[in-house]
Amino acid sequence: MNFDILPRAPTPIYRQIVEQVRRLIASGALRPGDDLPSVRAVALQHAINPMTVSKAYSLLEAEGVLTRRRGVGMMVADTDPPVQDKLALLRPALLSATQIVRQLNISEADAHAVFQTCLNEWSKNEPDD
Amino acid sequence: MNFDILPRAPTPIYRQIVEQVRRLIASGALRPGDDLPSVRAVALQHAINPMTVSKAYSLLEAEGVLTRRRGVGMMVADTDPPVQDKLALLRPALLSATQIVRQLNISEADAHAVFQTCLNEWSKNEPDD
Amino acid sequence: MNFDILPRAPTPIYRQIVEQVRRLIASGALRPGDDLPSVRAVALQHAINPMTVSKAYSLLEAEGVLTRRRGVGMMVADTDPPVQDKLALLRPALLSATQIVRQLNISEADAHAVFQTCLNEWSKNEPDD
Amino acid sequence: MNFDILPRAPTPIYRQIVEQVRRLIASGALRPGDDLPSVRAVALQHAINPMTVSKAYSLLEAEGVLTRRRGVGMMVADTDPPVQDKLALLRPALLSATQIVRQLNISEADAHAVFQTCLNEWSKNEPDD
DNA sequence: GTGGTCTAGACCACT
DNA sequence: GTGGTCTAGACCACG
Repeated sequence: MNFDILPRAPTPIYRQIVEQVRRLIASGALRPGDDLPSVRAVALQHAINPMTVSKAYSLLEAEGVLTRRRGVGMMVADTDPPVQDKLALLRPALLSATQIVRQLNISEADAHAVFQTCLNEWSKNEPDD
Repeated sequence: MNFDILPRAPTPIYRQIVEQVRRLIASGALRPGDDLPSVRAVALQHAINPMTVSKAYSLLEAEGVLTRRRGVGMMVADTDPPVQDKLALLRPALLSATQIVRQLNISEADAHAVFQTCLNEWSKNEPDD
Repeated sequence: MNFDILPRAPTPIYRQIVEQVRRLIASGALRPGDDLPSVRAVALQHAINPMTVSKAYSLLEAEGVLTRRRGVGMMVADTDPPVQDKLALLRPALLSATQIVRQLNISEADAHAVFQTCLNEWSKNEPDD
Repeated sequence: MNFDILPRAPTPIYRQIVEQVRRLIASGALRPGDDLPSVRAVALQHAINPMTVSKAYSLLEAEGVLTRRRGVGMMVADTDPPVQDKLALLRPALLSATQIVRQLNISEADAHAVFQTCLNEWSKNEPDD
């Protein structure tokens, strides 16, 4: 279980973790009851501060996504969360892209073409991460 | 000339302005020599701090995109613009969407479908704003 | 606007702040749109770390109780939160007291008597804080 | 002899056990010489770590409340118990409830009414557990 | 001025 | 071993 952490990205580290955990759960890679890597482990692996990881986990716990088991660690909550739709998690990003398409007056065909280019590039760069 | 300002969005207000001006120029909606709305007008209309608008304009001026005419206001610089490729301005947004597609393990077909949904919605909501 | 902070209490400082803000809102002492004291002000006044206050405010923001206005400060959200019932906020504390009453096999009359004693003492100690 | 263990409650498990033993003795449900359930039995029944139960028993032994009989188990100490006043054990819970009453500006009548509601509910839910 | 983020390190509590 | 809390201090971003 690896997180993709980009320390220099504009979005804060703790938020990168929060979002990735949400996606890992939505994609089925993490299932209710699964353990999460320990705060210290994640911190060591990515050379970041444990508090940063802890902050991410705490937020997810407050959200009901994770459950804290004292002295043991964090696990994916096995409760009744709305089983986030994968596609719903994708929409916000594409909506903001849509705003740009409209403001630039780009044709829908061109927009889809650029999107496909991005999709192709990604599979090149990260064949099986 | 209206800006779309969402004060509660994650991207800061001044940056929303900067990016929209760039897009308006790239799309041809703003052409060299055109006037921009005054700092005061924008600030009033969107109930934001004039300094925020001013900061955005100053950044664009430093970039050479806008020209300040003392006592008159800002206008689009008439140096031939960097000929920003419209599609290039769209790529970053679609790249970040691509990351999400990959992490959620969504098929490319589904991704394009969601994108199309967003494009359709936008034209419904904002036919001519 | 003063918080009652007891740094040596078993409940963490940030949580004391969270709960007091909730109660101040429920009691009507804080109303939608009201400003909260700045992180730095609270930190200075009680000689605690700004991050501790910030953590409390952030949690309340995530909960939708507070709204962050960038560069300005925090205010009480003016949204539609369920307008927490004052009595509902009191119940958990009295429920845990009830557990003790039952386990000690104390009569209801005695329980109410002890409760009244506590209520009387409090008004002595803090006549008008 | 059952303990009420709520692993997800804010008060740690070992402390829940310590306090319940104290109350059972104060209420007369446990009398000097009585056996306590074995560490293993409690741990199994509530699916908690045996070390947690052991820690609770050890604390009570150090306090002189329990006596360890090697190879047999723990029993209630027969030194005359500190004659803990039952009502004194109840006060802390009601004092913290009082703080909330005052901060929410709830009338004493309402406070007693809510308390009575809790007392009624408890007798409904757990008539003889 | 406002809050946000991160670090380094200490100490505590729980299992 | 686990996570939680707090501190002190630095730096950033926003208005």
